[in-house]
This record gives sequence, structure tokens and C-alpha cells, in this order.
Amino acid sequence: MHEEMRRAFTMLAGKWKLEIMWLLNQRTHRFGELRKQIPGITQHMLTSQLRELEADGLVVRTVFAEVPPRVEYEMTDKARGLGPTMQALTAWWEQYGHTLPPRPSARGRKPSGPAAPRETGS
Amino acid sequence: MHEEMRRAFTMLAGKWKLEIMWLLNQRTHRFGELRKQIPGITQHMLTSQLRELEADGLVVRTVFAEVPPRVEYEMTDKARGLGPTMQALTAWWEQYGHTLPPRPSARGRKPSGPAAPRETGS
DNA sequence: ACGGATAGTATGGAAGATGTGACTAATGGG
DNA sequence: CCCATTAGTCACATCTTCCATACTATCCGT
Repeated sequence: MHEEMRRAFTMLAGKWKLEIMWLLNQRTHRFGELRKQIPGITQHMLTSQLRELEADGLVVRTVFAEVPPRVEYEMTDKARGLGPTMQALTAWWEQYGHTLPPRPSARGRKPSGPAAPRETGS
Repeated sequence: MHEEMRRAFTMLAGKWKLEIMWLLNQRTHRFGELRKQIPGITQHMLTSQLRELEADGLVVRTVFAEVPPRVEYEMTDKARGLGPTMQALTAWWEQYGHTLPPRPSARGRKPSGPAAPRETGS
């Protein structure tokens, strides 16, 4: 049932989590790489999102005792099971992405909806 | 490369969008059905998330001229291409979901304190 | 000793996303 | 007349995220 799934949705519903997981699904990244790959994200947000993913058991954080410091983020085995999901998402976008409307995510919308089709004939 | 994908992430990054799309991927729902299926969501949020999905060309909104009103939400053909993604996500959760740590994400859906009741204007 | 590099933590005000109850519209039943 | 129903809308409250800045810690080069 989808009540079980709710946990999964919550884990991935963050504003940046899908993108982070998508990148980590390709390869291990270090902190600074993720920050460059995701323009617009701040250190603060990247840190907190990664911590949440780590707490959810999706990401492993490895600190190397080097100077300058190096921290790598890697998917766990569990999260690697998301590979097919990511591939399916990528394939979907390749197929349909370019057919979507230009930039409609703005809050404004058209004043009136389509004419109501009278279905049940009342 | 993945800059193209960013559009897809944005479209699905809303707090409730994955869950809504997962439900609509199964079948057409009317407004009230979605509201019951997604405990915790408010009318306001359900409306706005659906409007965004509609604006992104992922769902179709059909208003039936009946009383009481009936509005049905259905996936577009484009969004139906997400089927494999949803299936992969479901399969992943069935396989790994129960192995995840008890620690829920900090951003989890928890009820907030009682909002200060506003003075009903006289 | 100082600054550069990396990966953070901490703070604070602003912007944006989300949450809440109250309210509307049309119609049938009591 | 009043209530129930359904799918919203509205004004406002609160939570999350943004963004800049400041600070920590280590080692190397100067």
C-alpha cells in the first residue's frame, strides 16, 4: 500500500534531494563537487540535505584525514537500488522532457478553466 | 547534461508531488479522493500542488458541471511515461524499505502546534 | 605569523513554501 | 431556513530555505 511508500516519498521530497541522489547515483562526489554541480544550492542547504540523507541510510559520509580536508559522499547499497528509478526518470525526461511547456511553474495561472464537459447528463 | 534533468527534479520536488503522481499513476482520482488518500495535506496545498502539476503538463484537470461539483485529475500521456519510474521506486521500497533505520527524516511530516486562531472578523 | 585551500558550523534577516480555519457556490433534503 | 456536500478561495500564521557573512581547524608556502 502506498502508506508504506509515504516514507520513501518523504525521504526524497526535499527540494534538492532528487538532484543529489541523481548525482550520487552516477558516482561518488565530494562536498565541493556537489556544490559546483548544483548551482543555486548553499553550503548550509547542501550540508543539511546530506545529513538527512545520511540519517535515512541513503548516503555514507567518509572523512579523509588530509589537508585540505576531503569528505566524500557515496550511496549506500540500499540507495543503489534506486538506480533503476533514476534511469527510468532519465529515460522519461529524454523522451518527454522537451515536449513540456516552456516555464510554467509560476504561481499565476489562466483565469478560467476549460468548458465543463457535462458527463453524467444530470 | 544533468542541467536538463534539473527541470524534472523541480517539477517533482514539491513536498507532496511525488505522492500525488504516484497515486495518479495508479488511476484517475477526484479531488476529495486525493485528499483522503494523502493524510496531512490540506485543501490549499493539494490545490496548489495540482495546479503546478497541471501547469507543468503532467496532469489534466476535468471539471464536471454537477452539483455537488466533481473535479477529476488524470495523468497526461507525458506523465504516464513516469510509470516505469514509479514502478522502480515501488520495487526499490519493497526490497530495501524495511531495512532502513528507524530514525525518520527531520523534515518528516509532523503536526505543528495549534496555530493561533485568528479573530473571525465581525 | 599570515593567507590560501577545504569542509564545514553558526547567525540573522529576508524571501518563499506550506499550514490553518473561515468562507463561497449550487443544489437537494429536513 | 438551515444543513450537508464538494471543490475550491481567502487572509493570515508559521516553517523552510535563501543568502551573506563570520568563524573553526589543519597544513603548506611565504
